[in-house]
Amino acid sequence: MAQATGPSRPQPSTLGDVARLAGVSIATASKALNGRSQVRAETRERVIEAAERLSFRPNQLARSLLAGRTGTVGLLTSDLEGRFSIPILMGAEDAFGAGEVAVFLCDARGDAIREQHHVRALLSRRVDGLIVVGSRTDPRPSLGRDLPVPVVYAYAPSEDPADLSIVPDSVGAGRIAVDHLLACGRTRIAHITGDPGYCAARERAEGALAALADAGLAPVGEPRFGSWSEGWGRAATAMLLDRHPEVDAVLCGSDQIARGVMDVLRERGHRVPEDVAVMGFDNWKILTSAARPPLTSVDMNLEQVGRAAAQAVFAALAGSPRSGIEPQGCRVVIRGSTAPLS
Amino acid sequence: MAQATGPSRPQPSTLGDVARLAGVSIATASKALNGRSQVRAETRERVIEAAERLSFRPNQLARSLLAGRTGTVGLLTSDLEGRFSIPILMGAEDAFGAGEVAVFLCDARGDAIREQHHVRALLSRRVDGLIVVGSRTDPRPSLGRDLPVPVVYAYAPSEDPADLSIVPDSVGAGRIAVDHLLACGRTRIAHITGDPGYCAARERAEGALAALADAGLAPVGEPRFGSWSEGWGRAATAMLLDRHPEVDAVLCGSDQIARGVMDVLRERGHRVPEDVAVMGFDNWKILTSAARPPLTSVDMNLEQVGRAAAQAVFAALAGSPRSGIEPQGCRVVIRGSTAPLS
DNA sequence: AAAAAGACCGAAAAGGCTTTCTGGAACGCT
DNA sequence: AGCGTTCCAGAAAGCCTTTTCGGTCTTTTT
Repeated sequence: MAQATGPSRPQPSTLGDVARLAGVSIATASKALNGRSQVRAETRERVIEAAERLSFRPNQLARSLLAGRTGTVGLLTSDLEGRFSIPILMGAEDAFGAGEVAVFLCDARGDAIREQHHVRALLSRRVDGLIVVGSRTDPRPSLGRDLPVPVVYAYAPSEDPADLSIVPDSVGAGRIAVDHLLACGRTRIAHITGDPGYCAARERAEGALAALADAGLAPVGEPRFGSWSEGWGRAATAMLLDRHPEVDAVLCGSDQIARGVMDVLRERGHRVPEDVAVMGFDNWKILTSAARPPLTSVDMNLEQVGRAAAQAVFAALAGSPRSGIEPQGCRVVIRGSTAPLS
Repeated sequence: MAQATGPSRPQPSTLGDVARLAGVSIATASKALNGRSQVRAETRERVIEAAERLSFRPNQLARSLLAGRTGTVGLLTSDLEGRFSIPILMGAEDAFGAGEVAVFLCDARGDAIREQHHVRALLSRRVDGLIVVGSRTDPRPSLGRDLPVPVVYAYAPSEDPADLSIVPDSVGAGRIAVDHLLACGRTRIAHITGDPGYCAARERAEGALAALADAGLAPVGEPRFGSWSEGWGRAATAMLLDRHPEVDAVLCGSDQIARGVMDVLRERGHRVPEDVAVMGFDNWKILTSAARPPLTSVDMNLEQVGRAAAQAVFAALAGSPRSGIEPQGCRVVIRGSTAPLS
């Protein structure tokens, strides 16, 4: 019953149709359209015109079946709504999109079973490669070593060092954040950050402390771990100001935390950035640009991560697989919340 | 040169391999694995075991080529980073994912040329259908009527009424927002909203005014159009309070605006929700849950839009195409920023 | 003028699978 | 014993394209 008589869609024409209309064989039509040389110019002309008349588009399925390569890649993400998957996805789309590669998007919803299911489905569709995007920077289980296609892990590295993982350089991010604050002349720097269960929180703190140590400084108080929320930013700032009113900069583990921090600073009469400079991480524009003043933040260059992952898939396909963890540099985006001490 | 000698990937086994191992013909193997009836139970057993030993996965390309249907759908979005595409994308992935459908994701970056390019690429991959996701609710040009597959427009409707568009009911959203404020006993309601160039702003305002009129009320001042930013929310609120200090509720055109509104209300000593109730639109959790107090907001049910779009593609595929604009209901998510007047 | 060399086109195979059709064997019946 | 059934398995066609190889036909060379 399914086959109701809809507006009978014009079904795509085949190479055979083109050949018939041009009065040549299928083989010749193929050669003409693909720029092969064994075709007379006049014949080629005729075939091309016929193809246009029929608006012929070669069936990629048939092509792929023959070639053994499909020009498709599977993108396996774990949280679409997360703000990390999306830029990576964009970067990958970007790197692929220019060429002739299409991306299959699958969301495993953080479920290993569903992930396996998707991997199988993608493999049976004969994707040429796989990119696995995590939702946090903590290591995740490998898909295994014996897959028939190259796999690249993005954002969340694989636990297996034999796999290739492209991740943001969180330690470096912490360093350059502190370096920027130091360059602004700040020396009494506190660090308020998120959930210590997150690798990102620990590594950023590690980088920040290292940069401080390199400058012969110690942080104002210990780094304060909590949660990734504005509420925590407010609470931690209240405590911080009570105990260390001399602070002249707060490095926040995320932009959300930074907004909470700035709210309390303002309420308590501290000027940003004149009295206290504030920085965040992630450079989430909806938060940074709406803050008062706009928030300086460390951008994780996630699109770059996505692009690099896509390029790594290409490289592996071309016979140069890599392995290990490849951190990508981050960058400070300077806005109004940090400025030199005057 | 590309073919460097990598770790020679195990190449997938074919039905022929399975048949040989099981000692039957390819045809029999196919029938055995697909549950066709003309196979002796014992033979089927043997084939299945062989398939498992070889971890055989049927090549979907070959299958699709034969069947004329690929079980793939193209998802054409215009702004991946926008917060509207993503939930829709999730809804669609959701509706499809359960079954045997895979989604090709393409981002046209708002460029018509690139969009055409993607459409062609998707068609040559023989997708079974297309979902076009816009980045705002304003009508967009149609892809045309003579495509070989069904097309469904999501969020942004097509300009051509012969197409099928699934959109959030913005007018209805305005109505239910005001209804909720009325239910809270508010009667002096102002509306501060975004860019009047956006359909969403105009329609939400229209719905809000209609609901007020139904209750025999008029808004406090005219709706104030501006931009979708916290800054505008702050500025508009300052003007509003100067001119109409009696206001007891502010309906904001977006959650961002609402946050700006709430900031100024608090700074001026108005309590939310006791003195003034505040509502937003979009239910963007990062903003609503971090607000003080958490912000009541109208959720556009975008995942529902995505699901409905996916189902519409199925329906069209099954021979029941629809057309016109199908608005999907929205819903109020009540949080701390609205409460009954006491 | 005959032979060699191109130039151009088409037949056919391949890629992996599904499906229809044919045919052989085993069975029950008159 | 002969006939018609039923049950299973295999051969082959088909999906659409690319590519190899062989074959015509025209042109050049000796």
